[in-house]
Amino acid sequence: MSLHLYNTLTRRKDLFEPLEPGKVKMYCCGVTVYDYSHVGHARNYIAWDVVRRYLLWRGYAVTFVQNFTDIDDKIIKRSHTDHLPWQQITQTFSDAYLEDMARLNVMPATRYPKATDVVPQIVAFIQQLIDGGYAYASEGDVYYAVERFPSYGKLSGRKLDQMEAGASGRVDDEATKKHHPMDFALWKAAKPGEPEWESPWGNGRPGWHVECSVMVREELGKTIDIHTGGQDLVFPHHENEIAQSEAAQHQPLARYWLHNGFVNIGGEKMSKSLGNFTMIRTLLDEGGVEPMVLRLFVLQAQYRKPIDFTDGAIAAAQNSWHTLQEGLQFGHRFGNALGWGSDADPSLGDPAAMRIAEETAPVRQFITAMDDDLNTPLALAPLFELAKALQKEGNRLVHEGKTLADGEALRHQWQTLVVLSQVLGLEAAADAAGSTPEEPEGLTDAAVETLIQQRRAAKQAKNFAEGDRIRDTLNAQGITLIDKPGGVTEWHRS
RNA sequence: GGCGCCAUAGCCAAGUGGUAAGGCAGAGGUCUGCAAAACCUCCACUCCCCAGUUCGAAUCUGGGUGGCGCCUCCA
Repeated sequence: MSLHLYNTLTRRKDLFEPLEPGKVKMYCCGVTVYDYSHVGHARNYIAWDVVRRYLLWRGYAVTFVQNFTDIDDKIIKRSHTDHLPWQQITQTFSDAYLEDMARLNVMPATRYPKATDVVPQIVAFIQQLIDGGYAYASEGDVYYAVERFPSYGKLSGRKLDQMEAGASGRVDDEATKKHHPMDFALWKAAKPGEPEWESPWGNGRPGWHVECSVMVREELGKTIDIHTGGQDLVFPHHENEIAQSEAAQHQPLARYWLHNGFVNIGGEKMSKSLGNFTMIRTLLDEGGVEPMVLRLFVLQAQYRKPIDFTDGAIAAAQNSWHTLQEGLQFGHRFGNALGWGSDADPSLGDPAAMRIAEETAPVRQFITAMDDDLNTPLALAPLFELAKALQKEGNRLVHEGKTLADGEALRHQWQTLVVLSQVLGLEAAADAAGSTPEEPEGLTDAAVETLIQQRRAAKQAKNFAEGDRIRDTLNAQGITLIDKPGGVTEWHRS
């Protein structure tokens, strides 16, 4: 089995074969930068980051282009309400987006084109559509004539006449300018106080949809391999992109159309308009949720399925992450003790340099799962099995000072875990639970030893209340006592 | 009204014809004055309901019920 991806266009899982062997061109529909990103966005971009990472790991050279739509009604509106230039709005939220994604360990795109950087190309593209008979100017606007494109609706599985019925009741101030209710704006005439660019049809700005058609062509060419976005972009956004690009170019815009499911709140889609969203930075900063926890939360469902965002789900992901994290830190904590030699082999600390055997069961399970339309919940199973096994051996080393397992076998297990986790973008800081912290604030080691001696004396005198009091005192300082047989008490800082 | 998706343990979630992965939570045991840590073990005769196809169905077909999405800006 090799990689199969669910293609919205064909409504089935298709074998993935790039146009050019070994190379993949991906275009990921980016955000409209008028506000901070929420958890729904996080899921979207994590999903495509995983697709990209998996393709890279499987040996493809991936060019990953993601746009910023930096001109649009909402940006203009926010500029007016905030009394700030629209350029400042888009700059602020583009920067914020990149910050959020970096924290979530989403790889930066190869390039981030902006709509406003390609306005002349957009104008030329629209002219090309007009010349081809696919678009018409109307009172300073330009509209795409959907009836001229016979396969309009092929992506979303709709028919023009059916949609007409649904649209008939709607009031639309553009209606009088359109030939057909489903026609959509390629160019919008500027109103006073709005940003504007020159065009043959008068000053104005690009409509939504057309900027993506143009940026795809400018950055990647006429036909690309993979085009991605949320399920809410299937119609109208991607349908319209197809109509524009394929009318202009007479060849497919993209071979594989991938769409992810929503993040829900109480069963309902998280969205700006419903007001039920949690921003990524709020969750991370005020909610104290580690970025990897959010990532794991997202990956515990297949990307096309809806997921419910609840406190309980985040708490469960938190616990799951700690298990995985301990496994990931195993090599850093115990590698030297197991005689792995950190300097001799650079692959010890650098996942990119690690070479793991692909014939082992965990790796095979992982690949089989990922090949089946990125089945990350299934792919996580072998990771947890590796992590738990390492966690157990780590505990044996801590508590018994030795392990019965073979050092080299552990090393291979650990490297497998690290590499596969990295394919999912799950990474633990090497030093987070590393060497013993040096003399922390609070009690010194000597003070702890003294208290333990006092507790031992109290216990021998059967004064258990005093013994428990000392234990509780230490516990409050983050020190856990472990009573071993023979009256020995070990301790560690948590 | 049109198109489409989903329903598996307390929770999350794999499994698309051969007898229920994994995670979280939970239970019992060893040890222990207690506790914690550690280790060991257990945790869906059943997959929303009804009928059908089949030697065999969570998986296929038909009919219900419940939930959701898109058709308007949206990842």
